[in-house]
Amino acid sequence: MRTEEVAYSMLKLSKKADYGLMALKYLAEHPETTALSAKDIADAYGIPAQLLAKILQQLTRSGLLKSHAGMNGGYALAREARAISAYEVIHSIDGPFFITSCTKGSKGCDLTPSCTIKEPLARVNETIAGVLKSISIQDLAEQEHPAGQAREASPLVSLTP
Amino acid sequence: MRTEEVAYSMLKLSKKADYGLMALKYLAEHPETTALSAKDIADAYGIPAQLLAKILQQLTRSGLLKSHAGMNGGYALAREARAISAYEVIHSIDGPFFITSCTKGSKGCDLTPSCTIKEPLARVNETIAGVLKSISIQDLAEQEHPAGQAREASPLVSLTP
DNA sequence: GAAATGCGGACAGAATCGGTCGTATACTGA
DNA sequence: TCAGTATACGACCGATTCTGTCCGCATTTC
Repeated sequence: MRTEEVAYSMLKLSKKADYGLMALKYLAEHPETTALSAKDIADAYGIPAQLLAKILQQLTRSGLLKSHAGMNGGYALAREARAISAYEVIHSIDGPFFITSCTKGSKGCDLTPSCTIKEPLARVNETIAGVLKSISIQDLAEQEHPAGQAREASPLVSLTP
Repeated sequence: MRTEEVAYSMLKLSKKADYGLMALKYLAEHPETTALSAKDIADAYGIPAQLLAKILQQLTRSGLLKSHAGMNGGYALAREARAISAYEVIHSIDGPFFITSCTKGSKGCDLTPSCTIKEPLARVNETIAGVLKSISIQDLAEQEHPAGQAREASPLVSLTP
């Protein structure tokens, strides 16, 4: 019963990517433990355990996590948190993203015969990817100040190729 | 009958936003005409005319276009192409976008109680918005080189708030 | 008045997303 | 050895969203 329909929002991360980032961050915040199960992490955030499990499995396939079955098993970061970028996580879960429907990646432009828009917008893509690559899981874990400013924590891109 | 299902891709513009950008670009490329109908533009690109019409109506409501009914009516840019940014177009069609499911915009975090991820990622948002604001319709219309480089055409962001 | 055009709501089909279930597999520890 | 815990993975379903169409109405020109 919304009067205004607030906003669908474009360029939005999927919930799965959100969950994945949250889970990685959680792992980064608990380096003392050898492994945390999917259920542990899911309970910590109140997100569906089975869904998170699938996400963590995907991240394991991508080499961002190491998994270990059996009792006291679970997941652990495959590398140190500083060496895992938000880009890798998102890319692993949501696949390669490009801001236009068709980029010149695989097969040129299937539909829309004149993709004139896309070439200039491809640079936007590079920018977004650059920013996401510059943010590490460690950055996410550090910025824990509830309402703080925490500027200058994440090294941002310098867009001069 | 795809064997691989290439990639859903996240952070993707909707087709409507694509169409809108293409239409604005087309209008920018034909400044001599007083107005172009939705059907004219749709035919030029081979996109559904009625769908494009609704998109152009939305852009008109947002003040990016001027419309004129009746014979020889149609749409024209409300401002010069240099003064209309890709951001405005996308924002008008797809609504405000934010990279995370819940930003601290309207009501904080409905679901996921601990939105720890989001604050650092909000800066990514600003970056994306900045890039899109720095690209004008004029930029899109100029970069017509079929396979050219055209570097340095679009002024990119300097991320130092 | 007729034709062309924009305006806007309703609606349908398709695709995608979020989430669940069931089963198989692997490891641990008693 | 065996039971319990945990990952691995495919199938499936409901809800939402996106794309696109249809219809009637308003506005302008000829």
